[in-house]
Amino acid sequence: MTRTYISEAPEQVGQTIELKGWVASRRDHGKLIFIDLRDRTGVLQVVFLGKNAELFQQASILRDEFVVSIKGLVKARGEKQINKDVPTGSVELVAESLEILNTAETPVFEIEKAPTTSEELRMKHRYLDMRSSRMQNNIQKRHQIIKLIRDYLDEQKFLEIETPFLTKGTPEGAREFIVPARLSPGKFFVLPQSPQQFKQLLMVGGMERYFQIARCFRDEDTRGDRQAEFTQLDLEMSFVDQEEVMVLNEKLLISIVEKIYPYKRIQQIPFPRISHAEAMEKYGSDRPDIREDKDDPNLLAFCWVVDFPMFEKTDKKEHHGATGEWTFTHNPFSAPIPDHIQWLRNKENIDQITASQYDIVLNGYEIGGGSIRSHRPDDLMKVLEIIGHSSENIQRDFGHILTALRFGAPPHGGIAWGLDRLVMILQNEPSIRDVMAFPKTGDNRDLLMDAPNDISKKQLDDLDISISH
RNA sequence: GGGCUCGUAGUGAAGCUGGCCUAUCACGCCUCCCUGUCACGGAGGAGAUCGCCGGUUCGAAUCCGGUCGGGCCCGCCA
Repeated sequence: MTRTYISEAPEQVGQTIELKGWVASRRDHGKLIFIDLRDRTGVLQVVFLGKNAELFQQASILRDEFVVSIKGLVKARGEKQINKDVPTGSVELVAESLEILNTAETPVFEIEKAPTTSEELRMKHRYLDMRSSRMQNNIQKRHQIIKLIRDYLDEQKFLEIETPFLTKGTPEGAREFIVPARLSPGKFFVLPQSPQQFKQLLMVGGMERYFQIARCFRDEDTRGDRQAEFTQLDLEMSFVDQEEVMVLNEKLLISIVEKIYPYKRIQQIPFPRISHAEAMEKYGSDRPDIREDKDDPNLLAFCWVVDFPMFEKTDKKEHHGATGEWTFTHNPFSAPIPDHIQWLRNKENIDQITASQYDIVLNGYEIGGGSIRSHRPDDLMKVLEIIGHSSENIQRDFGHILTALRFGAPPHGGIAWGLDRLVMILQNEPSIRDVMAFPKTGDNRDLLMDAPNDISKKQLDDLDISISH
């Protein structure tokens, strides 16, 4: 007999089926026992009647979170017994046999009360937290969103391509996680803070349209909307301009909302476009919250922020590994808008050069950012020179990409979404931790696995590493 | 690197201007009763030295210092 999912049970009235799942609650009436059985798809009431003494005796030892397999008859409930608060409330399973697949200790917190339980305990016992309808819903919706993204981009002729985790560090940007390279004693890999350079190399490699659900790593302090380890939807396209990238992403975002969140309302389509200057002036932020009603949980106010200045003055002695008076506002790979490319090439009007940079903002959160890249090596060189990189550093840190651009790099551009953040907002959750299966704490520790942890002397010796204190 | 906040039975909270705390409540847990409940109901019961260490005091859950753990924010996050 094949197992039936609980959500399918209401269509099986009159049939004998087998359900498997967890005991969510029991109501023992002496000669009648009700069990709420939970699986991934929902909850269903199971009835044990006293007339079958042996079965009834078995059922009486059931406790919350026991794992069971129950065969029984799906019965339509009588008029007075219908529970309209539960999706399966029009039926119940009259148990005919019970197998206890596993017992369970009393959970450290009540599963459906997980939302009011301290995050510390939820993280320590994430497998219990995950059984709650809240987390089930978050993780299932996250899956649906990613599935839709994959299908959509596949249809648009994108290839999903994996890029390395073990790679090379760059001096600019976030602090990086490093990984000792045992076979090259004293040398280190670095975990990518984004696949930026690889995706550009894929464009040089003629892949034309790439995407990846990419794990990224940044060894910075965390926030409610930032984790050291997080997921981007990273994509890059060849032979496109800014408009094409923005339109494609906008359509994809609209599609996600319409198909997965049909009850939510997008405030304005097409998404309004706000210049960086206007955003700062009107909203005092480069990620403006333009919602008409900030109390409406089903209102989604997307907007694009565009026309970022390419460079800004810096008073820092060192920035992104360079020492000039200018620094870039987003990343060195962005190109100016076509009208300003000549200024860059002549290194003139530096403060007026506008980057072909676009950020996508939702309800006051930056959920993505991208740009058209410099596909000619000389243009990238100019950017690196303006911010004050020494030619030695340029060769060391950017030599590989400069070389690649010399071999027929096509015009290209792309974007990266903060996927966790997007799911967080769509699910109305206060933290990205709530939409990640196994999040870490504010100081980047894993309470469930107890990581990071010490490693053995032998492991350190193999790596030729000594700990100084 | 800095600032703020929280830490009391298994869970969530109350108490915290020091003594009335022999620490309160709800949920959960255990035993018994109950044939229609659905977060069932009823009766009874167990379970906390108030995160940890130290100090002040006749007396500390309560005040002070430190420490550990969770969260929020600034810096940081190209």
